[in-house]
Amino acid sequence: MMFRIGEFSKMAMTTMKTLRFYDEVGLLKPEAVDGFTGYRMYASAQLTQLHRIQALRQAGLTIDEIRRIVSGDDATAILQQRAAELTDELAQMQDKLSRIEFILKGKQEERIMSYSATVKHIPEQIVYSVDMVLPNFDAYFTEIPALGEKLKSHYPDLKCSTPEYCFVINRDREWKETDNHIEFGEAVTKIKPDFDGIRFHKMPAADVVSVMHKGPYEDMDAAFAFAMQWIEANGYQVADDPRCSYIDGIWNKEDKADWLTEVQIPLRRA
Amino acid sequence: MMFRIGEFSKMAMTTMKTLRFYDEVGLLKPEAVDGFTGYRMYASAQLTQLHRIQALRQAGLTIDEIRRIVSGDDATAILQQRAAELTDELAQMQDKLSRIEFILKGKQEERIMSYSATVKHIPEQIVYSVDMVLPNFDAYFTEIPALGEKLKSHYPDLKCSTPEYCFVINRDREWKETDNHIEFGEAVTKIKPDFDGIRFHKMPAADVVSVMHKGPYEDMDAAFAFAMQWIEANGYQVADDPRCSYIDGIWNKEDKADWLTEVQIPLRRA
DNA sequence: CTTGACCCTCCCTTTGCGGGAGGGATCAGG
DNA sequence: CCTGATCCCTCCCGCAAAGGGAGGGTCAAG
Repeated sequence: MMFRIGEFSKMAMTTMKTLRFYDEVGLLKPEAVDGFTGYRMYASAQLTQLHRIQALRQAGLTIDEIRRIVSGDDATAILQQRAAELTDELAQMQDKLSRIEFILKGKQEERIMSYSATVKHIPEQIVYSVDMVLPNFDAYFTEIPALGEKLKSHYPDLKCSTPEYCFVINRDREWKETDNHIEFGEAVTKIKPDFDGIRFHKMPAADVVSVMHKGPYEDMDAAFAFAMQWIEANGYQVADDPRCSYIDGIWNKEDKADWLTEVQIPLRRA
Repeated sequence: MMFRIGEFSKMAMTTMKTLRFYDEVGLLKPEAVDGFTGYRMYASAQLTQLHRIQALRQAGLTIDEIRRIVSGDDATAILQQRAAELTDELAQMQDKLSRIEFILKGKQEERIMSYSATVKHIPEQIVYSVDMVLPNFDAYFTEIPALGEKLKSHYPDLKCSTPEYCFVINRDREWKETDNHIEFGEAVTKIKPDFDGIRFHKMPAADVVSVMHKGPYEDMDAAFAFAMQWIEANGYQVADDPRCSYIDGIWNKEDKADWLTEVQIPLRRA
């Protein structure tokens, strides 16, 4: 008793397209193929095979995994691996859902929440950095250029990485208006000997949440606040002191409203 | 201040491929393109746009959804719809995981559990059916052919559907060895008037779990047991009396070991 | 003989890029 | 001025698992 593809497809509740595809990829070959017409003929025993394939497909296995199982590979190992991958994907979906819900909540509560947050991995980098205590925001504009001069005269061949990565890490335990203890740093191409408080070292890789802040530095606490809320709402924890990376500022944009800064907070899974 | 694609890609931690792709699909066009060389030039302000795109991508939105959002469509509606779809996918993944775990558990406990289960949707069908009480299995082989004869003489033009769907629904509350109360039925192409206990009606569509049983009918309780365990382990509930659909049997296979029967149990989500 | 149902192969489409070929542009060093 | 070494460009193919359709051959009934 043999069936043509149409009838077999109805018996198995599968499309003909799928059956032809399984034939093509060698997952389920028809029992016989008419040499003249090319018609595929299926035997009822193949219903059992197809049923097994469908069971594994419904369990989320790929065609290739199923092929390996039906040809005798260790099914347990394959299933366990797939289960692990599914668990992983599950976690990712929950992460995505949590992010969407955070955005929706933000839209609902406030109109002008134009920040958005991404997670990124920052690789290890060679940097120099200096600890300093700054009395106010304006001190940035005097201290940092001065530091640049000092470096250039001491190491004339020192080169910054491209793209530039110029950052300030806030080393205060809590928010302060004045006398901020910060660490200023910049990514460079080579390690040099330390001198005069300037330390050359490798900054370890980190996963951070990144929030773009457009506008003057005085408003940046809103970006920090947003990032902190995001971290909490999406099941992360702060893993280290927050940092700012400067992209546009006084050095290339006149208008404070055009300044662009990236707030980065290292994080880990809660 | 403009950047070429390589530097911009490093700043944003995105690949050049992705940037070109976003250009192509109109999601993020470079600020300028050199008319002669074709080089894409990005402005730092585009970092903000890209960052927003990345935030939405990490939240699981498709390119098209993001394009609609950045071009001013109602973000809330799009986000809610995506959240709904993600929730749905989440449920599917959990379903798959549960199925894999069931298979693994089966492999661990017993070696010879060669059954597999699929869920399928059986559409509405026109059938005739008869209630009967059978003293034992062998009665099938006398009662059912007799019924076929009776039908053929009463309605000579009656045709069975292709593919055939010939089933027995177990109407007993519990498992019985003898005197089974069953409903025998077969799918046909047209509704006819009832006669002599034979009722023509539409059998409603149903979602069932399907298990293939190969071998004699006496062993079929193992297939039922497997299906019931599967239903419980995967978070479903039995929604109606179980049925068997006969595929291969005495009428086309001599050896009982070649008989093929499909056990179907209607189910619903627990 | 024709009609409709059935089946075949071949090719294109989907998502979000990644890989690589083949070729031009730019820049530093010799 | 020549030569690499990067950088960048535009095609084109590949992925997973089919779905859709074109163009054409086969089969059974009226």
